[in-house]
Amino acid sequence: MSTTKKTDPKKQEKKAEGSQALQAVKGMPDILPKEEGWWKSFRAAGATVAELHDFHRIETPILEPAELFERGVGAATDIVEKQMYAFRTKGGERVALRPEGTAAVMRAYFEHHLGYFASPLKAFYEGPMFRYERPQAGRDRQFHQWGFEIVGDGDSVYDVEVMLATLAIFRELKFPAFTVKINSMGCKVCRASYREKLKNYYRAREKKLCKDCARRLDKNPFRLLDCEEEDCKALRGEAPIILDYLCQTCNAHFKSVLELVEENGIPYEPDPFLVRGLDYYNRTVFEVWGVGAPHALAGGGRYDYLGELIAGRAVPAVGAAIGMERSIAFLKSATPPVALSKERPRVFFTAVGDQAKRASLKRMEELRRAGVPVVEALGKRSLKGQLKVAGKLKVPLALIFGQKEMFEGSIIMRDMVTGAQETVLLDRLVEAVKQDLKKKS
RNA sequence: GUGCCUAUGGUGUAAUGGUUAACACAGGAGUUUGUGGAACUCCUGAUACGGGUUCGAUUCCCGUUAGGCACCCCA
Repeated sequence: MSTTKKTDPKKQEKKAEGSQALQAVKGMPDILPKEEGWWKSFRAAGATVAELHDFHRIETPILEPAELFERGVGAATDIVEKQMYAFRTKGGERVALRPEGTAAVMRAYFEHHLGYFASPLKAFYEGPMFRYERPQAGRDRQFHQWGFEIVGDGDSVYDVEVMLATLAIFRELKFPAFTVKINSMGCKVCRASYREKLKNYYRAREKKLCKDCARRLDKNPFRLLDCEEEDCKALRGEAPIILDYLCQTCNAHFKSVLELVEENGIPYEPDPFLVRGLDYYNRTVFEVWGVGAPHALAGGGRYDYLGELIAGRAVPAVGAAIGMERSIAFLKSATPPVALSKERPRVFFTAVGDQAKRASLKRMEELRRAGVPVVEALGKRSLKGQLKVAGKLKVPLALIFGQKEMFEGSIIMRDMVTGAQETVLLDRLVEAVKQDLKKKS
């Protein structure tokens, strides 16, 4: 029996309140204010790229019919089978938190006849996705993706356009180094025949396979290609690769994609073992890897069959999604750290004395209405304390408003770098501040 | 979902089966009445949660929770 513990007044107090501290749901992290800069930069880069490439925002709900993903992504895929947040609503509908964005875009495409408005449709989306997995670095249960989709055209130029848009975001963010892994998964016809070839190859060598591979040989033979076990790796060397089994049209498409990739100076490496975990992909598949990053930062490919799966109508389409958390983590880990766009200069407002403090809200509001970001620490009594905060925040210009100034109808402008001060009339404040900040930016 | 590892103030670390759990940074107050960055003083603040072993647990054991790593999978 722990007597000290139970008589500890502090602990008893905590217990008495009966409030167990609540935590965020596992794998669903808070994104805190200190992260704002990174996310802002990412979104700004995305918006710029979207505009330059003529992609337009589409926002679909976080909740969709569970069936959308079962049909689209594939009921047998891990994403749907094991990782999907699916549940029934009070009304009995089976819905799911979206595990990815593409299927919903296609759903909207059919539902709103978006094909009539543009051919092809070029859309982008951004938002949280949900997968029930064991959290790990770079893998959360709620995470954010930025995606580009081009729906309605099967031309290989669009495969590459999607890659270019994706990479443009990375370039805009000044990513240190990245490379694109590319492969083709063929079409229904040639993929199926390759699958058989692959199965036959491995079945003949089944005894040498690791336990996992033996198990997934029938269900998902493509996966054997990226097994890390030594024996399996050795077998891979002799294994048939899909490129040798592509049908003529798939082969021509792939060749064309590679040529365009080359011509556009995209850093790439063909990877015959690249396979994607979603059923709807065909032909081009690719992943963007930050050099030295532990995971792919973005992934995508062509999905000409998705329309058929969810709406019974084949519409060629291609897309990619960027993992935002992963990309931001990679940016942070880059050495030297990537400098992001700097904030526009702000002004720090200090007030001394109750009357001045009361009057200062109005003054700050004037500045803000004129488009000047204003920072303050009015909760602190002393001017010293307030200026200390200004210094810490590296605000270039401080305003000092005390009793004296209030009665004079003036205010002091202090340059926080040089320490130079000048007194201006309140009537001229907005103008003077704007002018000064302009000089400083 | 499986296996392994981890858990001390806001952050980064220290220590111990036994007085009051230490240090740095951050935060707060102050060092002449209205002027930041330095220095100094003081203050706030922690053994994740729940059990067990023990005279005594922050330390040892178990469970839970969270995080990390690998698998699985993927952005």
